[in-house]
Amino acid sequence: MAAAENVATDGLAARTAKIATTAGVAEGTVFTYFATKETLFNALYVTLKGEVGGAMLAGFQERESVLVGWQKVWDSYVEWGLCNGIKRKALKQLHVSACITPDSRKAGLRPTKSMAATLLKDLAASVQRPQSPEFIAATFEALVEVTIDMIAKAPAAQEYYKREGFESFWRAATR
Amino acid sequence: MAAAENVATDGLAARTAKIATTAGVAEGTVFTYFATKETLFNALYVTLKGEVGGAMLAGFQERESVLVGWQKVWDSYVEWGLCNGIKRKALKQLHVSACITPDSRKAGLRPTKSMAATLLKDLAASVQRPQSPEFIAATFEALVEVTIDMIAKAPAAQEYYKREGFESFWRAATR
Amino acid sequence: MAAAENVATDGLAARTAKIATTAGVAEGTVFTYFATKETLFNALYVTLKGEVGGAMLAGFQERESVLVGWQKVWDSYVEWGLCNGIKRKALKQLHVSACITPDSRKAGLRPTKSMAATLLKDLAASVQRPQSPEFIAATFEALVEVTIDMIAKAPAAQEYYKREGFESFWRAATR
Amino acid sequence: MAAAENVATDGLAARTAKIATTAGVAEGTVFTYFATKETLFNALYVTLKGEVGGAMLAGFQERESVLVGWQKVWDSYVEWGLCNGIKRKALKQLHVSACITPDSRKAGLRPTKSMAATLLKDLAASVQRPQSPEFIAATFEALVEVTIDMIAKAPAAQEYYKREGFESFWRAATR
DNA sequence: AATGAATGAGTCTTCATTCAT
DNA sequence: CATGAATGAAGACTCATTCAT
Repeated sequence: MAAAENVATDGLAARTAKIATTAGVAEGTVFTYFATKETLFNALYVTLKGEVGGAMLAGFQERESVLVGWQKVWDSYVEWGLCNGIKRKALKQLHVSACITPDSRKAGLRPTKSMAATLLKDLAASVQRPQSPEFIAATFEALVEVTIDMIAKAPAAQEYYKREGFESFWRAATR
Repeated sequence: MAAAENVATDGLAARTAKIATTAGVAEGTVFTYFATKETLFNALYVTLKGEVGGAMLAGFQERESVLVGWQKVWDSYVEWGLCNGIKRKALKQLHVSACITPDSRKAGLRPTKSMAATLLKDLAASVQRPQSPEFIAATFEALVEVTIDMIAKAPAAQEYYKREGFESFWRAATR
Repeated sequence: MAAAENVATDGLAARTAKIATTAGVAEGTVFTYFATKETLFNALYVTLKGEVGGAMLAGFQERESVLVGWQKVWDSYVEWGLCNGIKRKALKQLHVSACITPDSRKAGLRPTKSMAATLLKDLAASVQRPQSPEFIAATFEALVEVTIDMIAKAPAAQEYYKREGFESFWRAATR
Repeated sequence: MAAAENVATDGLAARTAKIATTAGVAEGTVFTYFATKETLFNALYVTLKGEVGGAMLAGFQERESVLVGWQKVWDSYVEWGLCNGIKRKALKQLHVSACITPDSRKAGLRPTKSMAATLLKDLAASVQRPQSPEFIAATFEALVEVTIDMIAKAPAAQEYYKREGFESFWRAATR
């Protein structure tokens, strides 16, 4: 969605008129599709979550083992983030925003729900004294984001950080 | 600063009139102290960064070894975060906001600059093949935040997550 | 333009909300057409200058001789001033105001530029030791304004002052 | 009065805080002497009118004949205007302003009232078919102002315009 | 009498939203 | 359905004025 660009730059303050222009439609047309600006933002949030989720799922299909599954998903996330800087920035803004409803947050998780369950179950089965799934999931997300930020600042070190980042996560998660 | 409360709830959309009321002064009085709303937010950002920084520094004084130094700082951060939920939320909002200037961001780091340098140097000296300081610092911050979020959701598990979180970080950082 | 009424009464202090009401539109609509209040005032200035200029030009077309040319222009100015008391007052306020840009002032002179040149050239050609054109032009304007003020205070004496005023100007200008 | 400077620059929009600073006193002190901003402006108006009036009166004392009387007054006005550009500009702004009360306008004329009466009576006595005193007075004022403006733009031509201006006025007024 | 911080009414301007075309 | 001019509620900011010191 074209709105991502504006949200990335201006956050919630992105003006509907500008969003409309970016999307190549007239000012009023936005409201043919979204009742309010908040509706638009919620839809954008769910869409973007769907995009990252889709990328991760694609990587997830190719898994061969537990560790490789996590790694494929990690790599897919990192690559999506690097190729979609603007969308990622928009998503970050939306994520902290109060205007995203609980329903949208739940909807945002839906695409990856079963994948996440599988990954976490498999991980728990393969380590001793596993940590709580929520904690692992949150750790995963936090560290991928850190990794993408590092690579964004030093693109030459992409492969290094992608690997290093994942290994850090794996150590953190598996003890 | 009283504005934290409003920023925590409403982000950048916090109304100056409301901030004034919260602070117990008249609407116009806000502008006796801050030229613009953005100035106020930048000042708030630096102040809050100073608070977390101060808390961490206090812990840092008590260190005995490298590991214990990191742990004291970790614990201080977590405790500050738990005791200052509103300020922490405000800080999160400000951190992602475009209205915080590079100068303010730099000023925000100032209080902990030398502590951070010491911690990172000591860590690098005590492990083999240390990771980049930036990566370690970012990992630290990301994982404390995750930890605080976990505890906020399950206060009973405070001690568990505080320990578990730090150990995750330590494994991630030390390889 | 409807704003003239408000400017005549309140000068630069005329409130945009009131101007909008006078114009029969909503408060915000003003800013669809003029980016700022100052833009509006500048546009009003140029428009009003155009109106007086147009009136003078109409009189100028009917000239037969140098003296009659000046007289027709004088009469047109006086009549416009008498019929458009409010616009004239607004113009006076705008004229002394610091918010009218040099560009607008230049634009205000444009409509009468060539007429003024012709009148001044013809006058210079028909008298001995002519005075400087700027001085004559300024004298003209000053004395028409005095004349209009006199007539406004004593409407019965309109014809008397219109004639008397012009003759005073003519004596002043021709020596 | 120090306020003249601010009024010259900013007109009625001159801020009381700035006026206070210019006058070298504290913000609130202004209101020890003037109940309101309008009161201050009215007082300033009367004071400034008194100053020009005083200058003209000084010239008036030295008169020897009717014509010379007018000329001395003219010269005094022109010189005051040239030496007091800022005060003159302030006076112009105040003159067109709606906040100057009829009382203040009357008070402004007081110092020169009897002088004006004498000059006008003498003029009327020495010419045939004299014009109305109001018209002559207004013509005088309008043309001195034009003259001062001309000299301000071309200071080298001071003596020329002072003479030329007065002669224009004299021709205009005496027919 | 002087100060200047505090006040809050007032104003410009923005922008999500509507609706006639 | 699309358009974009018009709307008007909302909000940041200004500044004359007050008043405790």
